[in-house]
Order: sequence, then C-alpha cells, then structure tokens
Amino acid sequence: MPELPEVETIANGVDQRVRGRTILSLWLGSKPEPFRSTPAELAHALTGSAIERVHRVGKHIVVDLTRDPIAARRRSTAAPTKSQPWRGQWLVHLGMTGRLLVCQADEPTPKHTHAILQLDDTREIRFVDSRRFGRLSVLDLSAEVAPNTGKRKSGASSRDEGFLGPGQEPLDISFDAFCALFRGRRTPIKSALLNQKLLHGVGNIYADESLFRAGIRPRRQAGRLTAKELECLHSAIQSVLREAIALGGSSVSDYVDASGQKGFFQLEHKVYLRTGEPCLVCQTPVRRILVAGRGTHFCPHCQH
DNA sequence: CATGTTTCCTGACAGC
DNA sequence: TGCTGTCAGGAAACAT
Repeated sequence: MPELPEVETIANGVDQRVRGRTILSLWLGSKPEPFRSTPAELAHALTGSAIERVHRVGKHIVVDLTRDPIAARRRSTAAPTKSQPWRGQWLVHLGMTGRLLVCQADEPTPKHTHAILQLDDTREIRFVDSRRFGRLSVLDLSAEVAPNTGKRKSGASSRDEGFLGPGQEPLDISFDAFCALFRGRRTPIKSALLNQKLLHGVGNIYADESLFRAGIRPRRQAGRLTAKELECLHSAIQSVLREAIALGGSSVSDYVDASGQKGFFQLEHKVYLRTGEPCLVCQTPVRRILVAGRGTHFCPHCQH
C-alpha cells in the first residue's frame, strides 16, 4: 500500500515524465467514489492546464497546474490587461490500491481505470484503483487566495483536511515538535503514528518498522514514552523513510511506481508481514496483534 | 475533545 | 472447477 516513500517515488517518476506538458482533455469514469471534487470542477481545473511540477505532500501526489493569461483570455471573452496566471493543484490520494500511470494512449486501458488525462504528446496519465479508496480532487488557488493577505481563506476546503490540515512532515519535523505531538496522549503510539493529523505519510508498514527500529512496543501509550525513547523513534522514522525512498518504496501486494517498476524496501522489512518468523536480531518469533484495527507486527523481545 | 469502532471496496486465498 | 467466506487497510463517519 502506498505510504510516504511509495508516494514520493511515484510523484518523482510522474514529474520526470510529464513536467511541462499540457493536459488536452479529461475522461472520468462513472463510479463516484474516487472524486472528491465534482466532475465539473475537475474538468475546469485540468483541461487546458500545463503541468508545472509533480511532488508529494504527506500521502498526496500534488500536481501544480497553471494556465498563462494569454491562453486564459483566449478561453473567455474577458480580457483583463494585467491578469495573473491561473493556478491550481490536482491532488491524488492513492488509498490502498491506487496507481498513477504514465503511458502511451494506445496501450490497453486496465480494469478499474477511473480517470484519464490526455497530454499534448501521444501519452496519457491514468488513475487506476481497484478498491476505490483513492481520491482525486482539485484546488483552485487563484480563487482561494485572498487578494490582500495572500492567505488561503479559512474553511476553503475542509474536505482536504489531510492535505492542508495540521499534520507535520515526518522528514522535516524537529525533535521538539515531534515530542509535542504525543504529549498527554493516552492512545497507543502506533495509533498516533498513523494519525495523519499528527504526522503526514506514515502508514502501517513504516509505523511497524520504525517502532521495531526504535525498540518500542506498538501499544505503549504515546504520552508515556521517555525522552530517550522519543529520540530513538524520531530518528528511526526518518531513517526508515529515507532508506525506503532510496530503494523505491516497498512492493507489497501490487505496488508499482509510475513506470510499473517495483520497489525493494520490502526486502528490508524486519517485522512487517513476518508473523511467526524469527526476529532477525534475536530469533524470537515475530508476533502479530491488532492495534487501531490494523495488523501490527513486533518482536516481543527487542521491543519494550 | 479524545479515543474506539464501523464502513467503504475488490482481489486473493482457504476450504470444501 | 467454482462457490462461499474471510481478510486486508486509509481515512471518514459514527459511537462512546
């Protein structure tokens, strides 16, 4: 399932392939679940827009879009002399099984394709998602930025809480800010790590792997970790995520990047999906429990 | 507010 | 072979 390292890999791959291209047209499937913006909003933001860059925020792939004033004027009769370029963003959340693929337009369309963006060459960007937990939405930045303050209007998009919300980037967060996230929380540390309102981008695989590396049991109360343990966890999360990004993510179930390549970090997993197998450090069988409704893997000897 | 539980989806896989 | 049942999980909705 795509978490931060997988999303980073996909976003980088898509960026390399389509940066600078223009979206000529858009096709949307009939299943409504994947669309958090209306089809009209999606069409308005995407059709005719140029892709300025593709990057990652938390678990979202963010496609920065622009339309220059000349093109915008051509599209409408209004002709302001000093019009700013129109700006927007296409947000893609892959959920469990979502894929964002760049391919030739004549390649066969896979089952569960929900959106196709035709580019100004012979290629397409396709959003494919069998389980339909993934979500597509667009932001109109020109409309949502107040002219005087430059700040986004409050309440512009409560639907995109996970994207614009309070969560912090785990690779950027300072140790002090990291500690503050958990202070006073009685929820299990694993639940806190999965909470996107606290940290962006950590999912089931990297929560388990980080807790193993830090030697902390997943059910420990978040607010009761010692300073030393928090220090271990802070650096464990960052090192696990960085190593996973370097290896192109973890390919469990059917994850592939923008060109269909698999990642290699699954070969480095110490506990995730290793239930009953010997711990690679102490040989104790890896145990599986349920935390926050998620399968949770840990070594009862190495983690305290 | 904080925390726990249920729901949405389909493919994979076990068992008969 | 083909059917049925179970399970996985991100995040939102709902319940406590």
